[in-house]
Amino acid sequence: MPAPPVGVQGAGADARPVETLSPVQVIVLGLLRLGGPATPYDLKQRVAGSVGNFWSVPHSQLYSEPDRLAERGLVSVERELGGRRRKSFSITDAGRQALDRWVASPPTDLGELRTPALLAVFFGSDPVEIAATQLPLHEAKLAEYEQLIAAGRAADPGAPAGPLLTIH
Amino acid sequence: MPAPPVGVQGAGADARPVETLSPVQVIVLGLLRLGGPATPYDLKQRVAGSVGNFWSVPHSQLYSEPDRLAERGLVSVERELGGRRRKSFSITDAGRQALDRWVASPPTDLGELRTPALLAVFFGSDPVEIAATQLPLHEAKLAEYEQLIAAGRAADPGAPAGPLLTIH
DNA sequence: ACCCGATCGTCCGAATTGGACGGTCTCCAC
DNA sequence: GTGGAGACCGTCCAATTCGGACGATCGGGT
Repeated sequence: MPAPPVGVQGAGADARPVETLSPVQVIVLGLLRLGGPATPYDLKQRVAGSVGNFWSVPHSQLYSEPDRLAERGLVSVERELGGRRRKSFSITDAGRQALDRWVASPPTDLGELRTPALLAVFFGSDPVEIAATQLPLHEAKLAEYEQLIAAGRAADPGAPAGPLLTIH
Repeated sequence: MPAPPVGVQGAGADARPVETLSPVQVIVLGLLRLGGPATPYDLKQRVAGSVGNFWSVPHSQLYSEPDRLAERGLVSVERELGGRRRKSFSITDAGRQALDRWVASPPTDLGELRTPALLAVFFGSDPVEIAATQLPLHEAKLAEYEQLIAAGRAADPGAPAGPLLTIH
């Protein structure tokens, strides 16, 4: 396809009314909905205990993104007056809708598998050896997962199944 | 700004003289070794046809990294005089050694699986539906892979198996 | 010779990263 | 109680990384 340099922006029918969500924003909204109001620090822990397993988020992002979402009205803020002056974020109805919309039609690309181990194999490491060193790590993860599943089941049989499904 | 704010906890005997390689650098070195000398543009194509499937590299990096590697003596440069004045890079013995060293003891962490689809399932999408839309994409990839395998086998039965192995 | 689309190289603004740093809080020894 | 010590928690910033705009060059068709 002879794609021209394409300098100019959309002369299209309309600008971009649809608020697209970045993956990190989806995570923030989703975690707020699943676990209720939270401070950035709380979010950090929630991420570590859930999506962090396959999608890490630098903690500084968990301090800046919620503010950005607040400007869009997708979350609301409440700030402590004294002490640490921390902010607590809650998802708004608008936020829930935006999240639902994203979930209803997520990006259709198939992501990446950024595993150093794969790189190593690709460039000549002994696959068996790599597998051997990777194995304990995966086993550790697996143990974690099983704990999560147990905990999840005990907690609430009627809860959304998504989080557990992603474990496989 | 007084002293270097370096964290330092290795009070250990030695600093870090070992040249560590970033993943991108590994890719550049590896591709140079596999396919011989190349210009950044060549590298771009090689990436697209191989590791790019699970580890994308923005093309601007393929223009800057080789230069950095050249400063370290891991690759050598030769520049066209006329015309596009393009640079052709070749891996040096030092580069080969550095690569071998990295391959011998790659980072031991287990990477990430940054798939938007997983996120969607996690936060409530219908897994079946997601699977349905993902399927054709994976099938397309699969077809590509099979072609690669066929091509690879035809080309050179004695060639390094790594690249094909990563396909699974 | 000139043009046109495809190929190729460089640059730069914007977004991400990860960590340093400093301010709070909790809890234990006294 | 009270004074730390060490764990929490929030903010800031330098350094990459990212991706795309933009120009320059090529090849081949007329």
